[in-house]
Amino acid sequence: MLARADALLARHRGTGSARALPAAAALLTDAIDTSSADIPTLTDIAFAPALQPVPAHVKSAGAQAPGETVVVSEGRWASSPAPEPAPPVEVISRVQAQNLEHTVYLKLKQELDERIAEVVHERFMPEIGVALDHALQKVTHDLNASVGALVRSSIEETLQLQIGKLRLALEDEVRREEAVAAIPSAIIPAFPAPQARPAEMEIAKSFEPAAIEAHWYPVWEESGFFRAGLDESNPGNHCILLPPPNVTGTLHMGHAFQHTLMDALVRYHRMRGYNTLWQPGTDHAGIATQIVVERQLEALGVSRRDIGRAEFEKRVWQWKEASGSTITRQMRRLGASCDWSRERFTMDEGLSGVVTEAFVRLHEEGLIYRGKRLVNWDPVLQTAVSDLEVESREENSHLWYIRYPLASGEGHAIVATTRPETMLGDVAVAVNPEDPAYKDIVGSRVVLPLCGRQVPVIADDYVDPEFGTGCVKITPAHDFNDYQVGERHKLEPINIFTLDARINDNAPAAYRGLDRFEARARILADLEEQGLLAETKPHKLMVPRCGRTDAVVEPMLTDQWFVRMDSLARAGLDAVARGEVKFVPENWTTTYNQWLNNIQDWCISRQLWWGHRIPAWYDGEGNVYVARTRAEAQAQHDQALAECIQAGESATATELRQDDDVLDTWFSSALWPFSTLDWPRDNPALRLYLPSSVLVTGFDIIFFWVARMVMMTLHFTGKVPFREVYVTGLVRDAEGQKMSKSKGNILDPLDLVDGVSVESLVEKRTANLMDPRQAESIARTTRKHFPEGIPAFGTDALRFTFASLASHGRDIKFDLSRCDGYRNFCNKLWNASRFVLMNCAGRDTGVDDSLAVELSAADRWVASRLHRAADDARAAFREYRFDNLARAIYGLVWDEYCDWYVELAKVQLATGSEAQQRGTRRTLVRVLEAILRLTHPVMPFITEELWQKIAPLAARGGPSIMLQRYPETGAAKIDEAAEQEVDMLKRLTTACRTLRSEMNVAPSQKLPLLVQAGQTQITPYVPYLSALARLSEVVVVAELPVAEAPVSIVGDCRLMLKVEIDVAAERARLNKEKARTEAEIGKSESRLANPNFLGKAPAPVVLQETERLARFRATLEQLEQQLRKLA
RNA sequence: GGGCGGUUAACUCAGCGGUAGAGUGCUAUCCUCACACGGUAGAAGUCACUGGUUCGAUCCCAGUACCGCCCACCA
Repeated sequence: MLARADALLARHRGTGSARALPAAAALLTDAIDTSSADIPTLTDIAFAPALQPVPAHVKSAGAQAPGETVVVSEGRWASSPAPEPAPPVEVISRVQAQNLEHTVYLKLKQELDERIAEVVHERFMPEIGVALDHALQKVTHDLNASVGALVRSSIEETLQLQIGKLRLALEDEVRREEAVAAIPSAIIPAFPAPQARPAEMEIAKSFEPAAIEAHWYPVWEESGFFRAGLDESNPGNHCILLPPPNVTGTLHMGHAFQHTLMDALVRYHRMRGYNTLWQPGTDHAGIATQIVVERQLEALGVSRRDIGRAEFEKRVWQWKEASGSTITRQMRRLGASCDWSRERFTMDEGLSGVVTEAFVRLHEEGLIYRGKRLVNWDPVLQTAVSDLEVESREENSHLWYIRYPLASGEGHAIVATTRPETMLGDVAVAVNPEDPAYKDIVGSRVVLPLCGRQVPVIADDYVDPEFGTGCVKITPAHDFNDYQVGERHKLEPINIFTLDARINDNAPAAYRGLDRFEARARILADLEEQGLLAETKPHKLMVPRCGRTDAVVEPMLTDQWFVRMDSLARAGLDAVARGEVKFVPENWTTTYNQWLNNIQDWCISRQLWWGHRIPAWYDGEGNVYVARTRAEAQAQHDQALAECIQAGESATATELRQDDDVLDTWFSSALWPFSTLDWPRDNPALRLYLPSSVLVTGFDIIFFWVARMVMMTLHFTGKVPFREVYVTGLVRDAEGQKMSKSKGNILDPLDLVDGVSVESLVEKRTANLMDPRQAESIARTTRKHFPEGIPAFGTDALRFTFASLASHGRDIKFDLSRCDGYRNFCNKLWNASRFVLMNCAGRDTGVDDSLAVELSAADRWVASRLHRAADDARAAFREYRFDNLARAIYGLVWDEYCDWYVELAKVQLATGSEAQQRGTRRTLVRVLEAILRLTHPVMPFITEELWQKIAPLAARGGPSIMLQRYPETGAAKIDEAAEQEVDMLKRLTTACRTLRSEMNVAPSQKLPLLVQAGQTQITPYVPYLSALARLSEVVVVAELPVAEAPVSIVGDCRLMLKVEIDVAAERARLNKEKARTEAEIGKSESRLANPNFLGKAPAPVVLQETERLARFRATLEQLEQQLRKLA
């Protein structure tokens, strides 16, 4: 039993390996199932005869918070789960029989609490039971007074707590077990169990992404392809910091979008041979995470204060362990090529060390200070929050006009206020010095209603005579503006609120203990009754609420830690002004500058339990010692003490107590660019990857994070954290609404990858709503928008969609139909590859250079187009224009390679010479192979799968496409002549097809074509034209016959399709064409007739216009000729 | 109050001084041996409005209207 217990304890201390969990959990369950018989009752314990001495470590349990579960094992402390014991009714009654004095009772209670907690685990640790017995025995022996009903309830309370905690522990255990069971292995936790992939060379008729994704990601990761490049001789390096998501969070559309872009950038630079690092990690997200865990506790009827700080922290860590990998698993599903071996967590030992180091240094430099200031206070969480975490919303309220009688007894001043309850803390009434209405009363005193205090009437510019009555009450302790007025006039603030925003003892007795909202109602009623409420007007005002809890934020005078911002902000502004950090799009620079120019000191302390504890210690006299460790603080204290004694002052040594507060989450985030690179230790990664290349993020955290990283990184390392900041738009729903849980319009990116039924979608959207009443309407709109649920698009299609939507300076309305289109695109690429494999696998693809290869204009054309696309792609990456990247790829693959080249290649393969066929296969294969490399950064999975099959045909190959070079650009490969030739062919083909279509010729019917060519050499086009336009023959004639057949004009060629026509219809068609041409001619002529145009427009523009006119005129003539023939 | 965006085809968006483009949708037609998640052809726009600059404005400038966001905030 002991061994089992130790195993459990070891795990709870975090020393057990993840793999050991299921086994240990099984042990626990086992123990619970079978061992209820050997759980001792309290009776057994309290009156057991054992009399062994209490071990020293058991005594120290008194330092634990009441109700803390404590287990002793080998001198170490750890909380532990255990089953629920039966309530010890007999014990209570027997103890009750005793008589006990109050102080003694307290001592007993405390000890009992501890003992009861221990007893619960007694079956693991018999010796504890023994120690406990002894303690109880001793207590019983010492006491001869009885314990009253108080004791009974106290014991019951303790037991309840214990029971609650045990239930928690058990549930947690089960959850963890499930979570672990769901993870097949540590390295590939992200994908469903791999399905069988199609065998080599066999290729499915359509693209099925799931198996391919599940296969390739683990291969890449296990092969170490994501690892940071650390070659210091490599001149190129590219680093992206992952904005660390909340460790307990899940991936949302915004993440998926940004991660897609980051991954594309990293893969692109990796393929270009750069040293690359995509630094992943997660954030402990202080408030957010604490709230989640508190809610869990709440559901079980326990508060964090009940279980104590240490236990609470442990629970958060457990929650982190259990859910912390969710988001990284999801990232893997999206193909993120982060260097997972470098994954960091802001509360890691290393990063925590950096946090302490940074804090201490800033403090030493005088940039961190502690002081009593008015801060934004969340009375629900009971912590300070920073300005940025406060979100103001307009709400309907009232403006109340209150009479303040003059102390002289004659008349009164009327103040207008939106917060009457704060009047209890008024210290003055203020008017504008220029306001004639109040000139006389400045300097006199008024009587504060309900309080009876007299306060002065002061004059201050802050008061706007036009608003309200032009007379303002001044409450420095509860309003930021009033605080400043108070400082100017040396008025002592009167705080009237407790930390949970109830009226405190500084206020008249009648209001004490009232909640601020109750107090408002009571005060208004009382004022009304006394005839002091002059007027009530409806009024809209901005109510500040906490971004996390939605509680109305209260300005509160408290002791807090601050970072002095002026010098840091100036450095941050300078770095951007010098261009060391660039924003893309540029206009975000303005936002950044504006914020830094108006910045206030940053309140970094939070009265929370989850976060980096502030490295400051206090002695008994309240002196503060900021130090890296307790020992260092102790040394400072000792020295100060010695100095005092030396100076002949009296001083006593006291035990140091660490500051209870933790740091704002964003403090550690601000250090992310160098803390993740193991600063301050010099190492290759730090040398190579600071500054990083680009930060990809949304504008919403420019203030929270971007600006602070710039300031901190500059301060500590002298370098900027990143050279560019690419600010993406926000992903919104199809109606342009921000996606949020409460709106019920969230989409899980993985649902787009895997597909989801409408039922599960509704379930997901309506689960755990803050306001369950919304469930019905959310369900309704969801069913309306997704009547069929969402089909599986696959990761590549989703990524391509994100890329195509990533234009600059615009939010993204996420439109599912785009996914549809790009899923189809994947299929197109897949089938083009299938075609190439069918025609080239096992055939001569021109790998052997000694054999003759003949390349047609079509072959040269497609190669030329490929190089243009590669140019465009590189430009797109350079400018972060992923939409352009997507367009370039899409157009190349679909419009050029598939629609034209593959069709032309079919002709060449069917009719060409051996050398031509060889050239065709070579081109088919090589261009496709390059297309795959070109596309890989955006669509990693499908390109890898296809490349593995295609590359060998192009005499390439390797373990992965991601290690191949990105296609090179090269003006040499641009072939203008071939492009013109194919362009002509395309126009001829389209003209024929249009004629066919307009004449309603069945696709299966082949027709002869007569061509009257001008200068154009038509012969080379004939085979292609015949196939593409389904012609039975092409006859070149000197003059088209006078026949009743449709004619089309392309350049200097006239095409006649030999088909019987309706003369009237054909005339109508030609007339329509003629009208269009004449309109163009008209526009062109008037332009060219304008002397100003001829005189001022640049020559090439004039030339272009002249040529255009000539072309139209030629066409017009042909059309007229044809019309005459039909006459 | 200060600042930043947006307004282009039915929808979602590119273009940003010189012939209005894409995807989706729509119409017609075709299961032609890579692909019906497809082929072919087609219809569809006074580029919000008003002025200005210019030989020329969807594009530049100014203003108006509407939509959206950020910051600050008058009690």
